[in-house]
Amino acid sequence: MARRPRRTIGSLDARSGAVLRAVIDEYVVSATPVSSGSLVTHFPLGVSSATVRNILSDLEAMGLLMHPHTSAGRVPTDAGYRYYVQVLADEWSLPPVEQRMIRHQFGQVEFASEHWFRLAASTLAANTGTAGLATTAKPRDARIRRVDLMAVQDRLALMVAVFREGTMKQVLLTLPEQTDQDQLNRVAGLLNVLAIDRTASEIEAALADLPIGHGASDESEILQRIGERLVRAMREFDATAIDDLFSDGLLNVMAAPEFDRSEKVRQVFTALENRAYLGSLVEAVARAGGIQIFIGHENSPREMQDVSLILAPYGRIGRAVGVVGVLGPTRMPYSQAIAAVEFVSGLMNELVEHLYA
Amino acid sequence: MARRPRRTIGSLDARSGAVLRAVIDEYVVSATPVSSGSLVTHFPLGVSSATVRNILSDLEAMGLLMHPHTSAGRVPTDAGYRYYVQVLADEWSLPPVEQRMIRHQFGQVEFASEHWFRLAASTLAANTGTAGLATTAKPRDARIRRVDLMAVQDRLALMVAVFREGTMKQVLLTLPEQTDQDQLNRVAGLLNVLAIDRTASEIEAALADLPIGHGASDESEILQRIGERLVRAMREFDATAIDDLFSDGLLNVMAAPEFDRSEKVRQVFTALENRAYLGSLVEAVARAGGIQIFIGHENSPREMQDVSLILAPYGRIGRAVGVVGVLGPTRMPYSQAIAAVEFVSGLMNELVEHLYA
DNA sequence: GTTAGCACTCACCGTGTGAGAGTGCTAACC
DNA sequence: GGTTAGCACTCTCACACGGTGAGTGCTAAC
Repeated sequence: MARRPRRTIGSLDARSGAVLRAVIDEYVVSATPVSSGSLVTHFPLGVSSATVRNILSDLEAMGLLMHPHTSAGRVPTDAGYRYYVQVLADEWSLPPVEQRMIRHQFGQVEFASEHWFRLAASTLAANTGTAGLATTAKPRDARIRRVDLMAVQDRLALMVAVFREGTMKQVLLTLPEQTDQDQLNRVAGLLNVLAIDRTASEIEAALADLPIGHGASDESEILQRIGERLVRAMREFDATAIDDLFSDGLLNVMAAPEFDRSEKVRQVFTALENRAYLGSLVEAVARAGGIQIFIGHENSPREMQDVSLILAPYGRIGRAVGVVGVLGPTRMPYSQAIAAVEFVSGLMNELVEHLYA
Repeated sequence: MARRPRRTIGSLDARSGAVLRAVIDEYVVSATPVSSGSLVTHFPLGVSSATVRNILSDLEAMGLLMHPHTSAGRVPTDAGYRYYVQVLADEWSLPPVEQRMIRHQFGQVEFASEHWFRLAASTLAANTGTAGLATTAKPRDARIRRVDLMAVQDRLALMVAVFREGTMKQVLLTLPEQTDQDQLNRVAGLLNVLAIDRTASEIEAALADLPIGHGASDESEILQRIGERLVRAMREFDATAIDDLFSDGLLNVMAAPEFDRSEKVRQVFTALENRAYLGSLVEAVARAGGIQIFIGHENSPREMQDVSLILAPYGRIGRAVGVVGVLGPTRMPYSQAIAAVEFVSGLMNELVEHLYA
């Protein structure tokens, strides 16, 4: 079919590359199939539309473009986008004005609070026209820095566990009998001795070593009980890849013409609500330690094969790590989005380092 | 136009009422205009379609029904729904099997935790086919039960404020200089003396009365600073009607045929993200102390005039109050939804009372 | 007051047609 | 050999058209 010799994707000549880039750049804004004619008028390719047609035909044969129907223009395939982000994408960066504004906004907001993550998500959403995502930073195996117990009501107490990495978790406890704050303070003292600097498994072992019942104080049973609850909470915390996920601009994605029919967007929403896949991506990104891009069919779940994700980790490698990124249709302004994600994750790194320095 | 004397809406005769109810009951499931013919075949009205047409015409003249176009059936207006919920709605209640299942589920989940509210929202969503909503319980003017300070990093501390009503709030503090846990404990002790059982304003006054600087310990400055931060956090907390909002089943609403075109559903989403209106409703419901229904145009924001809300308070009146409810298209199964909302709010009341008894 | 009958209205659907966009191919050109 | 103009061909899209059917409103009889 192809009139020219097939080329491997790795070695696209300069002109073909320019055409592919032009197709993607135009398609990203127009959302309609791109014709040879509009390419020669909108881009300085230096050749006629007939030549462009030949090139387009080659790119299609390579699987980088596709054809909705005979008399329509070309649309990039996932492979086309992949080539684009790896080889063709312009180096882009946020305008300095934007950068200053974002820095300022982050400075205004309480460090590492909920607002911080909301701000990260909304910044990304606003700067890319897609949905912004941000997860809280989470350690791999949490270690206790301090545990505190507070009486809330007669038989109700609040346990606050602060982890060494700066995150925290709270658990509401129902106690077998009325327990006052003094008792709780004593229990908390014992619990801290057991738990500080330890992981869930280590605390569990320490609890098992305690003398049970005989001779021990009245508090040892409560300690045992609360200790187990702490271990359970830590286990749950360790097991989830995503502690908390903030998102903004899902409406941007809904508004995209490819999601006009609500079916597809519903799929994406349900996929986001089910954290399993997203959690696996977050783990992969945290492990890789750098920005990662997942385009269309590169996402294994069916319902996410019409979207792309750009994710970058932030935090202290080996300690608590979180992820920020964007989610949008595969037809996404990749250059800008990559720049925005890199900037925000870099900024968050900076702030974290600065604070913990 | 109307051939019969106009009746005031308050005094609909039995037969007209039955027809209106039939129209609504059918429209709620079919989502298409209801014709006189289908009414007489689906409902035992005991009259012919011609008579039904006369009645429909009257109901339309009263503003309870409307006509998309000449040769289409009738569709209820907001006023029609309003009449329905106030006069015509069947007494409905959740089937006992459902009730037991829901009770069981609530028993499984940690009391008043995030999961609890998620469960409330998802239960309502599942039982009504609309979106379920649940806010956490929030006091009007929070009073401190206990404040605790925990060192997180060198100059970073976590303040946990537990309010008398059982809710809590956490604040991350950046301190002017390195402060160890012992110091923090002393400050927390002083702070508790100042703050316990007090509102934001009372704490502020108590702080003002403190001797500043001269002769006071090293901690008095930190105390002052942290105290101010506490007051600020309490003020913020008091000022927001909705502390935390959980929702589930927004996809149900999106899937409704009236929201096929994404525009309307977008409006609703943006309205939900902007908490201002929702907050005002929550306050109104908490004040009224009972279930409240807001139908279509009864909602003042333009973008929410295509949806209805059914909200009920739960909690301890005069103490912490939260709201549960549903949000759906005006074409909503009101009887079921009202029953579900009443059941869930009742259940939550029960559990709260039982626990605090 | 109720009902059968009927004319009338109007959305909906399938069809057909014309216009326009864009391709692929061929043949000429450099 | 690569490039380009020209042209036939294909296919979507928009619009108009007419038939169909659902459903009403009215009238006259019961």
